[in-house]
Amino acid sequence: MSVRVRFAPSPTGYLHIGSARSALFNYLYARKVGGKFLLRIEDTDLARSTEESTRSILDGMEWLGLDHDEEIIFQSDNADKHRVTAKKLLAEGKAYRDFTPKAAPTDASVKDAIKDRARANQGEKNMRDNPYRNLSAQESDTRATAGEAFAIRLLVAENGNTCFHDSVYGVQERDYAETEDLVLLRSDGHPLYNLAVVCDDIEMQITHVIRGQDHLTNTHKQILIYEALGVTPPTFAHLPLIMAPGKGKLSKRKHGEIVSLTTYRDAGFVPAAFRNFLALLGWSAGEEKEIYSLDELIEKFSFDGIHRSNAIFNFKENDPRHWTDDKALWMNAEYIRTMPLAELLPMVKAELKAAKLWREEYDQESIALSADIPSTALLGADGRPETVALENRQIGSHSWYIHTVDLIRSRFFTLKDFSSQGRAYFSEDFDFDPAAVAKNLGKFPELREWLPVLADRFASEFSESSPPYEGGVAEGRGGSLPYTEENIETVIKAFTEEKGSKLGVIMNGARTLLTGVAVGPSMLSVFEVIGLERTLMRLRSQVAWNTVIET
RNA sequence: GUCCGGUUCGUCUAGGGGUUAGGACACCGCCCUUUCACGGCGGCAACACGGGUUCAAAUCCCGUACCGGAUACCA
Repeated sequence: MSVRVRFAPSPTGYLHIGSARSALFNYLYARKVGGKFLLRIEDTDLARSTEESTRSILDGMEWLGLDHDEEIIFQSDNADKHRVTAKKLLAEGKAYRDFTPKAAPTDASVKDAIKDRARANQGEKNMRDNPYRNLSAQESDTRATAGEAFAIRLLVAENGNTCFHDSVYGVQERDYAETEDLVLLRSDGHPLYNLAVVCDDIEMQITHVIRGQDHLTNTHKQILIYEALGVTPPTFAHLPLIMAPGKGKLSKRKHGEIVSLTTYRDAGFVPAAFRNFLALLGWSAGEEKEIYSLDELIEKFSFDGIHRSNAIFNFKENDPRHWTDDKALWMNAEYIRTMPLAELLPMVKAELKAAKLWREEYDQESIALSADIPSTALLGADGRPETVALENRQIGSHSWYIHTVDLIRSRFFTLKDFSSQGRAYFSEDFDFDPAAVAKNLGKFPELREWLPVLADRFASEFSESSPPYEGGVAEGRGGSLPYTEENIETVIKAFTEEKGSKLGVIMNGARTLLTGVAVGPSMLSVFEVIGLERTLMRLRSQVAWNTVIET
């Protein structure tokens, strides 16, 4: 029988990164063995389920590139079948009616109530002491016919145990005495989770159930249902949990957006990078290697590589530099600076569009490049993402945009950086980072006089500049030197010497005026990419200087 | 309480009787750019504790501690 796995989230909020990882592992396993990866929305909790969150889950999976097979199953559509199954078990004497009035819901901290009750029982509770357990079929029928409300509970045997081999946790045994006669059907006719899951998994012909370790005890209950139904249970593989720093639960309530997959999409993560990061949380191929393409993950995936211990998703609240797991951030930066340009370009385009920095002429250039680079060439021979060598791609002088993206990506952590840190490359309307201004301009007041002079020097030395931007003033082409890195270096060095200053001071001052920020690629490339005319304007501009805080 | 898991650098992890306990991130330093970064090199830093078994234990066994999960007419 071919493998069929499923991801079965309940649509009661956005896609949690823990769920996303479960989905990923299901996906990887299915793709590895050539099986089917199915999706089932467990929307039986009508009160909490929303269409919006179903949408969000679907979006999240699409973003991660986890395409599912076959039609999406909505569990609520199967409620009738679940009821039929419960009644069948009742008729067969494998379940019984419980006429105990439904307990008043303790809305205040349900978990604590359960805990308290369990503690009160001191572990001595007899799971078989339900008074209706041994009611005669006749009396049970009579009371039911009379209209008395009842729940249907599974009749769990007195002696014995449930046992299964978990692909991750090994042999799991549980004495029947530890398992109550679980409710299959609520007194209002609503099928409960364990019954619904088993029925659906049977109907969907699921062969492997891969889910969070928090379901380990549910598995024993579900096996009892499988046995009552006379169906062989699927193989189970439980995954370790993803915890918050301090080993606490990683919850929406306590940690907010950090646990939502969409946060990473919106924060400028490259899907492949986040997927890569997620795969390495609780799983390892046993190699000294961090970067894995999707194909490699599929190829290397195995249950043996999954841990039994929980992993901590490490982040520091209130620390912008470490707002999420450092490794995730690093991995994203790694992808941004090393992935094939042809794959990065569309993401940068989307980002620039969103920031209203996009220009149509950039597109012509992207297309020319994409055609030249097979998008399947994800990884180089050494297993690392391949960097595209622009020189070899016959990028003409018109490819300013692509050249610029390739240049500035080496210092970026997220796609957002292209429109924030990198804004000055694409627009005249950019801000100056106060820290950069203070460090590189504020400390060197002489630059206020010098940099415009440097601009004059440039104007008289250089001859040509043709970047695609608007608002440039066609002036000062008195010189004959082409505006290239080599020539810029010569001119600046001479200027620095003349002033008896240090190159670093001039360079960093210019960097701040030209880009608004303190970090970036080699300054010589920055001059070139910004172009002569914009360089002149920005070196002469007083805007940044006016933001220097006088001390 | 009971049941079930777990415990290797701060974090993700490799290793599963003999290793200088390896890698990655983070952090720190040096080098490279008469510049910030990127990059290169290096540093700091771990086998929870106690008993056993053994010539030899991070590794196997037992116990303790701590952490997590589960214990619903929730999913």
